[in-house]
Amino acid sequence: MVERISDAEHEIMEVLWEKAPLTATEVADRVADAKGWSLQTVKTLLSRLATKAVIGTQRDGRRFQYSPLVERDTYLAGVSRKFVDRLFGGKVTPLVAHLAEADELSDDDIREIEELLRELKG
Amino acid sequence: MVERISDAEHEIMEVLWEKAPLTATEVADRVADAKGWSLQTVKTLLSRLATKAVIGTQRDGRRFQYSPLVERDTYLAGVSRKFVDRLFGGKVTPLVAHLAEADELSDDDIREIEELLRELKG
DNA sequence: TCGGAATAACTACAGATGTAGTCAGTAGTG
DNA sequence: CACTACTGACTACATCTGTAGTTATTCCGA
Repeated sequence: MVERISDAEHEIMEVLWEKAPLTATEVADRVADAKGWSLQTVKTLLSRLATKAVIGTQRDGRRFQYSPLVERDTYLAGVSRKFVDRLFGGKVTPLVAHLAEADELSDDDIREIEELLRELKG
Repeated sequence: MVERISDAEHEIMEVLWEKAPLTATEVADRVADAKGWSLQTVKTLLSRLATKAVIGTQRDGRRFQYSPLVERDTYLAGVSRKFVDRLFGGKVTPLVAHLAEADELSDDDIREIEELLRELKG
């Protein structure tokens, strides 16, 4: 079971999933544009993630290198499951139905998904 | 924009979406099995939801009747959007792809979704 | 070698959340 | 009419979250 990751923490994880290991400063640089957090904030988030054992640290002289200990797919699987369980009774079909009805699905999306399903069966 | 609804609050909303209006005691009875919350807890959650204007109250003698002010579909739409945006870059196809790869989709699910998509195009 | 810059560790603090307890008023019952 | 039980209103409190500030140490450059 992967510990709960908050929104802000998730932002940090995305950075580390894209490239790792990184130092705190490097992570801060990479989220700076999007979120405008201070270096201190990023460090707090990193240390919270480390406490949760979602990322690992490796000493590199006076600083740390941070790397994910949980794969993005594993995390996504957990979160998606919770989401579908909570809101759609655990069934994916109602989710797709909902997205479709809410006009979240373009014609292109529909075609893409059909293609995907075809491959799944093949 | 619908105010953020917490997990516990959402549980209450599901009850009210299923049947409304209900008094606090009635809501408490209906969540009792699932969650085992005290009546006080349910009342707190109801009042927080009322403050957020997600549910409305109607006096009925010395007590209140509570009803949703936000439709389930509206709420689902908002939450689904946030979810897909945050985790799948706003694209539904990767979500479906992920669910499929993570074996969250049974053959029956796939057939159901294909059927659904056929209807959408029709 | 000395001082400034970088870095981790610790501390801070307000708002949200989960989970109630207490108080005061009111309505129905004997 | 007096009491008790139900009900809303207010209060409580630990934990999580977002967003830093402060401190102590250490390394590098002048």
